[in-house]
Amino acid sequence: MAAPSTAKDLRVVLGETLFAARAMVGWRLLAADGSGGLIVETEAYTEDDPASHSFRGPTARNRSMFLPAGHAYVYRSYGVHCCFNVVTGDGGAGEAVLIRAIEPRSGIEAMRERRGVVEERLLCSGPGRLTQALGIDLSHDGVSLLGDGGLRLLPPEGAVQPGRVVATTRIGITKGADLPRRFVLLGSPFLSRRGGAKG
DNA sequence: CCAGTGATTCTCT
DNA sequence: GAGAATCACTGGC
Repeated sequence: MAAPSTAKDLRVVLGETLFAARAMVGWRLLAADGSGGLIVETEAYTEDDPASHSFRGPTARNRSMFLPAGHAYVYRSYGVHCCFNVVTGDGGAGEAVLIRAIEPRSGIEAMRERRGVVEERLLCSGPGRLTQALGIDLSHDGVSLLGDGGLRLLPPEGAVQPGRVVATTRIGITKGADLPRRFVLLGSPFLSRRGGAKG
């Protein structure tokens, strides 16, 4: 399929979670103030996945995971950080893609201030870091990402080179830990951890 | 490597 | 309801 551009195109891509998790590497995530950058690391969480927050059905925390694809699921992690997901899958399946790292491209000074960190490589290289950098918090839980304002998910400006995205196992989970459901831009210095090739 | 951190969820009354 | 375990993390040794 051609590069997605319309909101309808984006919803088609987001309808299949594992495909979307890989495809979204190279897409852009922008905050309301225009700060943000390129997604370089994602993780897929499907409805049959014991590691997914939705595995045991809807709860107060995870209810926005069951919204239509293209909405945000934001939750508090370890009582401290917020983590940001793009809801995916058809028909409110309870699937989502965790955005784990982005490559800063715009609004870098604003992100530095929100993070209290200068080094660019440390601004958005982790799920808790990038939400702090973009000012994402629980008020963004359940919002649409395909609109014109606020938090926006946008298709890539240029084609991602084939073969540049590789799958690895996910970070920080105990269940489903062997599944290759983390997708990284190979060799990117902005990953939360070194991705791809072993060693 | 490990401590901090507190919401969320599970289990048992 | 209460107590306990768990936890999609970060930062500092």
